[in-house]
Amino acid sequence: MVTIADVARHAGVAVSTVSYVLSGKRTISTDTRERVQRSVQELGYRPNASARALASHRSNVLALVIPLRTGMHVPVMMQFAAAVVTTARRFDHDVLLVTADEGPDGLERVAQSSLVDALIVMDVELQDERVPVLRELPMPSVLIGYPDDADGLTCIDLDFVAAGAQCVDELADLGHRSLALLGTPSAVYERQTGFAQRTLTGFTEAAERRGVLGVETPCEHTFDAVLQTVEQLLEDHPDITGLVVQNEPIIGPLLDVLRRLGRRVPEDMSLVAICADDVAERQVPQLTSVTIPAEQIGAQAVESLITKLEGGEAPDLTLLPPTLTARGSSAPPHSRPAEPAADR
Amino acid sequence: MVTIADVARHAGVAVSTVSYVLSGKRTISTDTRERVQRSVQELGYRPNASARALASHRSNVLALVIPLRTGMHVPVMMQFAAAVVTTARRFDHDVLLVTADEGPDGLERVAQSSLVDALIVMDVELQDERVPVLRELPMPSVLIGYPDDADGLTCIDLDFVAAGAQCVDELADLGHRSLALLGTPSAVYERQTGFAQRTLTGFTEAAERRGVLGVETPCEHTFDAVLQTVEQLLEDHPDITGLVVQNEPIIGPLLDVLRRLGRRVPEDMSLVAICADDVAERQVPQLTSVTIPAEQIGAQAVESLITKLEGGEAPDLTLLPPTLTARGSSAPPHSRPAEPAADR
DNA sequence: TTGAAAGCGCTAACAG
DNA sequence: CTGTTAGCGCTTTCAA
Repeated sequence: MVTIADVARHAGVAVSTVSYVLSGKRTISTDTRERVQRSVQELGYRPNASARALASHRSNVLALVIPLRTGMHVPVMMQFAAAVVTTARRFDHDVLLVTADEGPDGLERVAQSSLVDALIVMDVELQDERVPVLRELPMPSVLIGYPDDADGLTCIDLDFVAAGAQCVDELADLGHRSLALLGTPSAVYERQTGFAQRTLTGFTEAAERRGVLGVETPCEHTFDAVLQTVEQLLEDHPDITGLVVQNEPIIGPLLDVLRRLGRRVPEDMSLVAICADDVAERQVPQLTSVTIPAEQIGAQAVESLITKLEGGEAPDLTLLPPTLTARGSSAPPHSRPAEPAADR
Repeated sequence: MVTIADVARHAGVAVSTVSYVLSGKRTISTDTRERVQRSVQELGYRPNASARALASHRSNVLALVIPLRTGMHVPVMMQFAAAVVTTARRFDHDVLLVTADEGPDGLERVAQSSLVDALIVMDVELQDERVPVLRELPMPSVLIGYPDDADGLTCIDLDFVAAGAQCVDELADLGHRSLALLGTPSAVYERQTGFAQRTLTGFTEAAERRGVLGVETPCEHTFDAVLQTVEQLLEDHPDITGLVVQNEPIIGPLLDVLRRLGRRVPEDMSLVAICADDVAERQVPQLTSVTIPAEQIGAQAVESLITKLEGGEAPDLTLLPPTLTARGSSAPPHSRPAEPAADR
């Protein structure tokens, strides 16, 4: 293994000089700098990460705490992770994968052993037991999602209240008077997951504001559950013509169920989803949707963290405004097919 | 920050004694051991990871190299990752997430800086440019998948040749004489990805062995592509009654397309998929499938790596035998509906 | 503009 | 069974 001493000897300079050439923390004459750089090249020198971390009190590693087991929106998680890793690399950092299964102890473990310099925590609940731990930790953190009490924390999230409202407005603007929110499985609400609760809030408030009916039901991930939920819904409220869906895995089954029940989309039933764009575009018909800007959130989380690591300030709460893209699944109620082969 | 010296002082012993109590690498009298453990507790001591790594030449971190961008089978990837992290934790290791985007340089970076002790590389191509790098790296690695030349490497994978053959056998046993393999997007074949190539080989050989027609076509992920591919297929080979699918994202659309074309599953068309069990079970009808044992592969990869880190030997190539589970999507050709409400 | 050297916190000989 | 101590490879003062 090539050490910094080897490089120093090869270049005929002091160890500290090599260090400073590499870090750029003090000015070096062009001559020596080039000599050192040549030696680094020739010897194939790579600084030892542990030694560097021990001396500098910086590991250049970020922890990403992610729910790997719970069958949460897997593709969205993956998009987050990809954005986090890519952005971290841009700032010369690596990412340590920590499962949410480890709970609060996991955070303490990686933080207090100085394995990482900072943490990104995903899938935050309204009353999250990790939040008090994060507050006490001697390093910065960013939450994706935000708890009821976000004091002293940096949180980033899509504005799900506004997203829920925007879906209602879109459908109400089209003339729909009776809407339903097909939500996440009930376990997610019981866990008091922020995004689910807040979407519901936005949906309900907007329905009231617009003077339209807004009913709400959770929905499990199996086909049978979707079938039963929708049948029950239409039996209880036969006049429903607009559906807001916040439950990625059931989107396929839902379209199937509507077809079986003889409800054409969008002629008989309009659909607005809250999901990743590529999921919306893959359906037939393509879905009008509010996108979940996973890339943007992930990148922003890393950027805030790096800012904090450098002693800067990051905003307490960043709520990204939702964007609705109208596609083929929403139309005025009881509309006629536009063309003969109407469902494509 | 509490250091090992603080603990030693508090317990009235030498630092080495504390170190040995923690590592268990030499026998300590019950008395001092308990005294040290009490001090560790009281002071809330956590060993510093960098210092430990620097002194012991072991970071206790594994690199997981994963394709985060390419729209590959995302849920399967996630299952792998979960199994890897969980198993690594059982052996007191952490996992560093490295994107395949970084290429061979990424491997060298994390390995030669001693950031990690070992590597797990997913999604290996037949001619993978990372393979020669892995061979030269001064640390163990395990590949998930295997290249053409796997000499001197440790590889773990599902036996996709056998999987392809097993699908053919299942359908041939049911009496089907004309089969098609609906494969991955053509880009995956062009990249010479091992699993796709080998499934094709197994499919083709088995079809020949059984004396049945076995045609093969790649398929992109959009609905239109599925529709067009299937229409073309049935036009070219109207007598096809059995489909083998190795392309998770198109499973939903495919069922949709068959319905539109008036082909009932399994009465008019039998389906056998190669995919995760939960995906197969979520469809209507549930799919007969060969499962991808992601958990098992991920756990096995970590175990092999730990064995090698401890100086042991791991088998060069572990090919897990495929398991086919018969569900509702396969039946003898031109079968009659079993019940009135037959498609559930 | 550069060099010398004192740590960073821990492990693992070596010594008893 | 336990203690002493020399590193591990780097960063960063302090001094020139």
